[in-house]
Amino acid sequence: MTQKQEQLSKNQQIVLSIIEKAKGPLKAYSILYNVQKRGIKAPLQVYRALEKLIEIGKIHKIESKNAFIACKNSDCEISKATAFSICNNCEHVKEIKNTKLSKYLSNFEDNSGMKYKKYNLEFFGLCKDCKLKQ
Amino acid sequence: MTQKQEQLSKNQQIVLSIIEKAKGPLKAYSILYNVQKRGIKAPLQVYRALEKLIEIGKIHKIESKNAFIACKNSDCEISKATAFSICNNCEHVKEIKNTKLSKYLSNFEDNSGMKYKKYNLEFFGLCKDCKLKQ
DNA sequence: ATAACAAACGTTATATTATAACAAATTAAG
DNA sequence: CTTAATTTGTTATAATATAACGTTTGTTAT
Ligand SMILES: [Zn+2]
Ligand SMILES: [Zn+2]
Ligand SMILES: [Zn+2]
Ligand SMILES: [Zn+2]
Repeated sequence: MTQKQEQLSKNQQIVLSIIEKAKGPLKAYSILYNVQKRGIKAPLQVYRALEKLIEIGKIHKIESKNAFIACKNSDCEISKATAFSICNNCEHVKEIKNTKLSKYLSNFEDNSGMKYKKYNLEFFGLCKDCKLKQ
Repeated sequence: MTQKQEQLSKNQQIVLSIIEKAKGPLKAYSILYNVQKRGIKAPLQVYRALEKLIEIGKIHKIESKNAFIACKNSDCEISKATAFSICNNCEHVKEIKNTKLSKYLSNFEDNSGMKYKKYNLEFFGLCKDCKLKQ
Protein backbone atom coordinates (compact mmCIF):
# COMPACT_ATOMS: atom_id res chain seq x y z
CA MET A 1 0.00 0.00 0.00
CA THR A 2 2.18 2.81 -1.34
CA GLN A 3 1.27 5.37 1.27
CA LYS A 4 1.97 8.88 0.17
CA GLN A 5 4.86 10.55 1.96
CA GLU A 6 3.10 12.83 4.38
CA GLN A 7 5.60 12.56 7.19
CA LEU A 8 7.82 15.56 7.56
CA SER A 9 11.49 15.13 8.33
CA LYS A 10 13.00 16.40 11.55
CA ASN A 11 14.25 19.72 10.18
CA GLN A 12 11.05 20.28 8.28
CA GLN A 13 9.04 19.75 11.47
CA ILE A 14 11.23 22.12 13.43
CA VAL A 15 11.01 24.88 10.85
CA LEU A 16 7.28 24.41 10.38
CA SER A 17 6.57 24.56 14.10
CA ILE A 18 8.42 27.86 14.41
CA ILE A 19 6.49 29.34 11.52
CA GLU A 20 3.17 28.08 12.84
CA LYS A 21 3.79 29.57 16.26
CA ALA A 22 4.67 32.98 14.86
CA LYS A 23 2.08 35.75 14.76
CA GLY A 24 3.30 36.94 11.37
CA PRO A 25 5.61 36.02 8.56
CA LEU A 26 9.17 35.11 9.47
CA LYS A 27 12.35 35.74 7.55
CA ALA A 28 14.68 32.86 6.85
CA TYR A 29 17.52 34.10 9.01
CA SER A 30 15.18 34.85 11.87
CA ILE A 31 13.96 31.27 11.62
CA LEU A 32 17.57 30.15 11.64
CA TYR A 33 18.23 32.10 14.80
CA ASN A 34 15.17 30.56 16.41
CA VAL A 35 16.10 26.99 15.64
CA GLN A 36 19.75 27.03 16.49
CA LYS A 37 19.03 25.64 19.94
CA ARG A 38 17.41 22.71 18.21
CA GLY A 39 20.46 21.75 16.21
CA ILE A 40 19.94 23.52 12.92
CA LYS A 41 23.10 25.45 12.29
CA ALA A 42 23.24 26.57 8.68
CA PRO A 43 21.06 28.70 6.38
CA LEU A 44 20.84 25.92 3.86
CA GLN A 45 19.16 23.63 6.34
CA VAL A 46 16.46 26.24 6.80
CA TYR A 47 16.09 26.99 3.11
CA ARG A 48 15.80 23.32 2.29
CA ALA A 49 13.06 22.86 4.81
CA LEU A 50 11.30 25.98 3.54
CA GLU A 51 11.46 24.73 -0.02
CA LYS A 52 9.82 21.47 0.90
CA LEU A 53 7.18 23.10 3.09
CA ILE A 54 6.25 25.45 0.29
CA GLU A 55 6.10 22.58 -2.17
CA ILE A 56 3.60 20.68 -0.06
CA GLY A 57 1.63 23.83 0.71
CA LYS A 58 2.24 24.02 4.45
CA ILE A 59 3.67 27.49 4.15
CA HIS A 60 3.76 30.31 1.64
CA LYS A 61 6.35 32.88 0.77
CA ILE A 62 5.33 36.52 0.97
CA GLU A 63 7.30 37.64 -2.04
CA SER A 64 7.27 41.35 -1.31
CA LYS A 65 8.78 40.69 2.09
CA ASN A 66 10.97 37.67 1.56
CA ALA A 67 9.22 36.09 4.48
CA PHE A 68 7.35 32.90 5.18
CA ILE A 69 3.94 32.29 6.73
CA ALA A 70 1.98 29.20 7.64
CA CYS A 71 -0.97 28.32 5.44
CA LYS A 72 -4.25 28.70 7.25
CA ASN A 73 -6.29 27.71 4.29
CA SER A 74 -6.76 24.12 3.26
CA ASP A 75 -7.89 25.30 -0.16
CA CYS A 76 -4.38 26.10 -1.29
CA GLU A 77 -2.69 22.91 -0.19
CA ILE A 78 -0.63 22.86 -3.29
CA SER A 79 0.26 26.56 -3.16
CA LYS A 80 -1.31 27.25 -6.51
CA ALA A 81 -3.65 30.01 -5.56
CA THR A 82 -2.51 32.39 -2.87
CA ALA A 83 -3.71 35.82 -1.81
CA PHE A 84 -2.61 37.98 1.08
CA SER A 85 -3.45 41.28 2.66
CA ILE A 86 -0.52 43.25 3.96
CA CYS A 87 -0.66 46.29 6.20
CA ASN A 88 1.76 48.98 5.12
CA ASN A 89 1.99 50.33 8.62
CA CYS A 90 2.27 47.41 11.07
CA GLU A 91 3.25 44.84 8.46
CA HIS A 92 0.49 42.55 9.57
CA VAL A 93 -0.12 39.85 6.97
CA LYS A 94 -3.17 37.70 6.55
CA GLU A 95 -3.99 35.02 4.05
CA ILE A 96 -7.19 35.86 2.25
CA LYS A 97 -9.77 33.12 2.08
CA ASN A 98 -12.39 34.14 -0.40
CA THR A 99 -13.98 31.64 -2.70
CA LYS A 100 -15.24 34.19 -5.20
CA LEU A 101 -11.81 35.73 -5.54
CA SER A 102 -10.02 32.43 -5.91
CA LYS A 103 -12.55 31.21 -8.47
CA TYR A 104 -12.30 34.44 -10.39
CA LEU A 105 -8.52 34.28 -10.54
CA SER A 106 -8.22 30.57 -11.12
CA ASN A 107 -10.48 30.89 -14.12
CA PHE A 108 -8.97 34.08 -15.41
CA GLU A 109 -7.95 34.09 -19.03
CA ASP A 110 -6.77 36.87 -21.24
CA ASN A 111 -6.00 37.13 -24.91
CA SER A 112 -2.42 35.92 -24.53
CA GLY A 113 -3.28 32.30 -25.18
CA MET A 114 -1.81 31.45 -21.82
CA LYS A 115 -3.60 29.27 -19.33
CA TYR A 116 -2.50 30.02 -15.81
CA LYS A 117 -1.73 27.22 -13.40
CA LYS A 118 -0.81 29.31 -10.42
CA TYR A 119 -1.11 32.81 -9.08
CA ASN A 120 0.00 34.91 -6.17
CA LEU A 121 -1.76 38.09 -5.18
CA GLU A 122 -0.68 40.62 -2.59
CA PHE A 123 -2.96 43.42 -1.46
CA PHE A 124 -1.56 46.41 0.43
CA GLY A 125 -3.34 48.91 2.62
CA LEU A 126 -3.97 49.80 6.23
CA CYS A 127 -5.38 47.21 8.56
CA LYS A 128 -8.35 48.04 10.76
CA ASP A 129 -6.21 48.82 13.80
CA CYS A 130 -3.83 51.06 11.94
CA LYS A 131 -6.67 52.89 10.21
CA LEU A 132 -8.11 53.85 13.59
CA LYS A 133 -4.78 55.11 14.88
CA GLN A 134 -4.29 57.47 11.94
CA MET B 1 4.34 78.27 -12.67
CA THR B 2 5.31 75.44 -10.34
CA GLN B 3 5.87 72.84 -13.02
CA LYS B 4 5.68 69.34 -11.66
CA GLN B 5 9.01 67.57 -11.65
CA GLU B 6 8.64 65.20 -14.56
CA GLN B 7 12.22 65.39 -15.68
CA LEU B 8 14.27 62.35 -14.85
CA SER B 9 17.79 62.75 -13.57
CA LYS B 10 20.75 61.47 -15.52
CA ASN B 11 21.09 58.16 -13.71
CA GLN B 12 17.36 57.61 -13.78
CA GLN B 13 17.31 58.16 -17.53
CA ILE B 14 20.19 55.78 -18.07
CA VAL B 15 18.63 53.03 -15.99
CA LEU B 16 15.21 53.51 -17.53
CA SER B 17 16.54 53.35 -21.06
CA ILE B 18 18.26 50.05 -20.36
CA ILE B 19 15.09 48.59 -18.91
CA GLU B 20 12.96 49.86 -21.76
CA LYS B 21 15.25 48.37 -24.35
CA ALA B 22 15.25 44.95 -22.72
CA LYS B 23 12.97 42.19 -23.97
CA GLY B 24 12.25 40.99 -20.46
CA PRO B 25 12.76 41.92 -16.84
CA LEU B 26 16.27 42.80 -15.78
CA LYS B 27 18.01 42.16 -12.49
CA ALA B 28 19.64 45.02 -10.66
CA TYR B 29 23.18 43.76 -11.04
CA SER B 30 22.66 43.03 -14.69
CA ILE B 31 21.53 46.62 -15.10
CA LEU B 32 24.63 47.72 -13.23
CA TYR B 33 26.82 45.76 -15.59
CA ASN B 34 25.06 47.31 -18.56
CA VAL B 35 25.48 50.89 -17.42
CA GLN B 36 29.05 50.82 -16.23
CA LYS B 37 30.23 52.21 -19.55
CA ARG B 38 27.96 55.14 -18.89
CA GLY B 39 29.54 56.08 -15.59
CA ILE B 40 27.37 54.32 -13.05
CA LYS B 41 29.72 52.36 -10.86
CA ALA B 42 27.95 51.25 -7.72
CA PRO B 43 24.86 49.15 -6.93
CA LEU B 44 23.39 51.93 -4.87
CA GLN B 45 23.25 54.22 -7.85
CA VAL B 46 21.18 51.64 -9.66
CA TYR B 47 18.93 50.90 -6.71
CA ARG B 48 18.26 54.58 -6.14
CA ALA B 49 17.23 55.04 -9.74
CA LEU B 50 15.06 51.93 -9.58
CA GLU B 51 13.35 53.18 -6.44
CA LYS B 52 12.45 56.46 -8.08
CA LEU B 53 11.33 54.85 -11.33
CA ILE B 54 9.06 52.50 -9.42
CA GLU B 55 7.67 55.38 -7.40
CA ILE B 56 6.65 57.28 -10.51
CA GLY B 57 5.34 54.14 -12.19
CA LYS B 58 7.82 53.95 -15.07
CA ILE B 59 8.87 50.46 -14.07
CA HIS B 60 7.61 47.64 -11.88
CA LYS B 61 9.36 45.06 -9.80
CA ILE B 62 8.57 41.43 -10.51
CA GLU B 63 8.69 40.30 -6.92
CA SER B 64 9.01 36.60 -7.56
CA LYS B 65 12.08 37.23 -9.68
CA ASN B 66 13.70 40.26 -8.08
CA ALA B 67 13.72 41.83 -11.49
CA PHE B 68 12.50 45.04 -13.04
CA ILE B 69 10.42 45.66 -16.11
CA ALA B 70 9.22 48.77 -17.92
CA CYS B 71 5.57 49.68 -17.57
CA LYS B 72 3.69 49.34 -20.83
CA ASN B 73 0.43 50.32 -19.36
CA SER B 74 -0.49 53.91 -18.72
CA ASP B 75 -3.24 52.73 -16.40
CA CYS B 76 -0.87 51.90 -13.60
CA GLU B 77 1.15 55.09 -13.65
CA ILE B 78 1.33 55.15 -9.93
CA SER B 79 2.13 51.45 -9.59
CA LYS B 80 -0.95 50.77 -7.55
CA ALA B 81 -2.47 48.01 -9.59
CA THR B 82 -0.11 45.63 -11.30
CA ALA B 83 -0.60 42.20 -12.83
CA PHE B 84 1.82 40.03 -14.72
CA SER B 85 1.92 36.73 -16.52
CA ILE B 86 5.08 34.74 -16.11
CA CYS B 87 6.11 31.70 -18.10
CA ASN B 88 7.60 29.00 -15.93
CA ASN B 89 9.60 27.64 -18.82
CA CYS B 90 11.12 30.54 -20.76
CA GLU B 91 10.62 33.13 -18.02
CA HIS B 92 8.85 35.42 -20.38
CA VAL B 93 7.01 38.13 -18.47
CA LYS B 94 4.20 40.31 -19.70
CA GLU B 95 2.21 42.99 -17.98
CA ILE B 96 -1.47 42.19 -18.11
CA LYS B 97 -3.75 44.94 -19.28
CA ASN B 98 -7.28 43.94 -18.51
CA THR B 99 -9.82 46.47 -17.36
CA LYS B 100 -12.20 43.94 -15.88
CA LEU B 101 -9.47 42.37 -13.83
CA SER B 102 -8.12 45.65 -12.57
CA LYS B 103 -11.58 46.90 -11.68
CA TYR B 104 -12.39 43.67 -9.92
CA LEU B 105 -9.25 43.79 -7.84
CA SER B 106 -9.25 47.52 -7.18
CA ASN B 107 -12.75 47.22 -5.79
CA PHE B 108 -12.15 44.00 -3.92
CA GLU B 109 -13.17 44.00 -0.28
CA ASP B 110 -13.30 41.19 2.18
CA ASN B 111 -14.58 40.94 5.74
CA SER B 112 -11.31 42.13 7.27
CA GLY B 113 -12.35 45.77 7.39
CA MET B 114 -9.36 46.58 5.28
CA LYS B 115 -9.57 48.78 2.21
CA TYR B 116 -6.81 48.03 -0.21
CA LYS B 117 -4.88 50.81 -1.88
CA LYS B 118 -2.57 48.71 -3.96
CA TYR B 119 -2.14 45.21 -5.26
CA ASN B 120 0.31 43.11 -7.17
CA LEU B 121 -0.70 39.93 -8.93
CA GLU B 122 1.55 37.39 -10.59
CA PHE B 123 0.18 34.59 -12.75
CA PHE B 124 2.32 31.60 -13.66
CA GLY B 125 1.95 29.11 -16.44
CA LEU B 126 3.27 28.21 -19.85
CA CYS B 127 3.30 30.81 -22.58
CA LYS B 128 1.88 29.98 -26.00
CA ASP B 129 5.28 29.19 -27.50
CA CYS B 130 6.35 26.93 -24.66
CA LYS B 131 3.01 25.12 -24.68
CA LEU B 132 3.54 24.15 -28.31
CA LYS B 133 7.04 22.88 -27.69
CA GLN B 134 5.93 20.56 -24.90
C1' DA C 1 21.55 87.01 -7.63
C1' DT C 2 21.61 84.53 -3.44
C1' DA C 3 20.18 82.12 0.49
C1' DA C 4 17.68 78.07 1.92
C1' DC C 5 16.02 73.77 1.05
C1' DA C 6 15.32 69.41 -1.29
C1' DA C 7 16.77 65.91 -4.42
C1' DA C 8 20.25 63.41 -6.55
C1' DC C 9 25.03 61.86 -6.60
C1' DG C 10 29.45 59.33 -5.49
C1' DT C 11 31.78 56.25 -2.59
C1' DT C 12 32.96 52.79 0.75
C1' DA C 13 31.50 49.45 3.52
C1' DT C 14 28.28 46.17 5.06
C1' DA C 15 23.83 43.78 5.69
C1' DT C 16 20.59 40.50 4.02
C1' DT C 17 18.94 36.80 1.26
C1' DA C 18 19.95 32.61 -1.15
C1' DT C 19 22.57 28.79 -3.49
C1' DA C 20 26.73 25.64 -5.01
C1' DA C 21 29.22 21.66 -4.12
C1' DC C 22 30.24 17.50 -1.85
C1' DA C 23 30.15 13.77 1.33
C1' DA C 24 27.65 11.26 4.96
C1' DA C 25 23.48 9.55 7.03
C1' DT C 26 18.77 8.21 6.89
C1' DT C 27 14.64 6.43 4.90
C1' DA C 28 11.55 3.99 1.54
C1' DA C 29 10.84 0.20 -1.66
C1' DG C 30 11.73 -4.06 -4.16
C1' DC D 1 19.64 -7.10 2.15
C1' DT D 2 20.21 -4.03 -1.67
C1' DT D 3 19.34 -0.22 -4.17
C1' DA D 4 17.63 4.19 -4.94
C1' DA D 5 15.93 8.41 -3.27
C1' DT D 6 15.72 11.81 0.19
C1' DT D 7 17.51 14.26 3.81
C1' DT D 8 21.32 15.92 6.39
C1' DG D 9 25.67 18.41 7.73
C1' DT D 10 29.18 21.54 6.47
C1' DT D 11 31.95 25.01 4.23
C1' DA D 12 32.15 28.40 1.09
C1' DT D 13 30.29 31.79 -1.86
C1' DA D 14 26.86 34.11 -4.84
C1' DA D 15 23.22 37.39 -5.37
C1' DT D 16 20.39 41.03 -3.66
C1' DA D 17 19.98 45.22 -1.08
C1' DT D 18 20.92 49.07 2.29
C1' DA D 19 23.63 52.21 5.81
C1' DA D 20 26.25 56.14 6.43
C1' DC D 21 28.57 60.11 4.97
C1' DG D 22 29.73 64.08 2.60
C1' DT D 23 29.26 66.53 -1.95
C1' DT D 24 26.88 68.33 -5.82
C1' DT D 25 23.05 69.85 -8.32
C1' DG D 26 18.46 71.68 -8.92
C1' DT D 27 14.31 74.55 -7.12
C1' DT D 28 12.09 78.05 -4.74
C1' DA D 29 11.46 82.27 -2.57
C1' DT D 30 13.27 86.62 -1.23
ZN1 LIG E 1 -2.57 28.91 2.01
ZN1 LIG F 1 -1.63 47.60 10.56
ZN1 LIG G 1 2.41 49.09 -15.50
ZN1 LIG H 1 7.51 30.35 -22.34
